[in-house]
Amino acid sequence: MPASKTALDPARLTAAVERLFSVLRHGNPPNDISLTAASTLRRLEREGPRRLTELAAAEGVTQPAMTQLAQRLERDGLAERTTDATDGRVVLVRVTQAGRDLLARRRAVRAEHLTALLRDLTPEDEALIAAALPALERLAP
Amino acid sequence: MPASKTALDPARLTAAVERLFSVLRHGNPPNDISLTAASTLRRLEREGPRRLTELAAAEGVTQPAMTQLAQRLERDGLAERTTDATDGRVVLVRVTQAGRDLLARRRAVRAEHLTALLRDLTPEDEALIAAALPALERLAP
DNA sequence: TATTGTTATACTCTATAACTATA
DNA sequence: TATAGTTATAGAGTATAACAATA
Repeated sequence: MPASKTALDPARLTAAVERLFSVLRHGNPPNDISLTAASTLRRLEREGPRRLTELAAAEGVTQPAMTQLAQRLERDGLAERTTDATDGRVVLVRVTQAGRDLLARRRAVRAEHLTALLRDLTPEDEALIAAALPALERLAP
Repeated sequence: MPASKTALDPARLTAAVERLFSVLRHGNPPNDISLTAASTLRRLEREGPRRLTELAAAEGVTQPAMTQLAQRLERDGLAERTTDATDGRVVLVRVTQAGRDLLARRRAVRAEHLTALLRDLTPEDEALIAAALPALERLAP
């Protein structure tokens, strides 16, 4: 049974993703950090210490924006900035334990919120989403 | 065959939605309006003219924030503000044709971007996502 | 001279507190 | 007095342009 006619409407999927994101976002803890801040911390946790330029490119922001974000993260104790021993120009950013703790707390809150949403769904709907999850992950790796 | 064990990991779904949203967002047209601005315009298009207080509550921002957003939208020609005839305190906001045009353009760009992403997916993956789409819509109505 | 990062400046977007106008 | 909205002020977050330090 070839899936030649999938009838997946991009506009509909886009709208669903946006609404889902919005719902998840409103379930955030108060005084939550920004999207870019969270994404940068996650990246540092996942990939280890990284350079400013590298982070700016990866997060799709300018170098000055990343400079300031790193300064805020450092001020809030979520990340540290060190200089590279072999190249005096380079600034390395790394996540602190407090940063890791914040990410863990954030994940727990969001998971709880999503779990509450899932309770209103039928087991069939939940199974369909579970089945599509790997495909969604491949769509945005 | 009851779906009692769906094994849907909330953290994984949250992460997938966030990454997907981020990817979709980076495919936005340059000088794109903000999340709240877009959401507010969509609401006005969908529900018709609304009051400031109502919009602020619906979008999850404060009244002053919505006042300023409405002023920016008006300045940019995307919305209009009128006073209610029966209650002099009330400000009604409505989307303009330029606002509708912008929403349509935005949808087209995003759909194109998503379509490009979908080209890298197998038909099976696309079918799985298509099958889960109604469930995702029910998850965040 | 090229690369890495910072500083200067300006704008959007948001919040809280204080205010004005209408009911 | 209560409600609807605005203004004042402060801070996060972003961009571009100009700058400093290192290679």
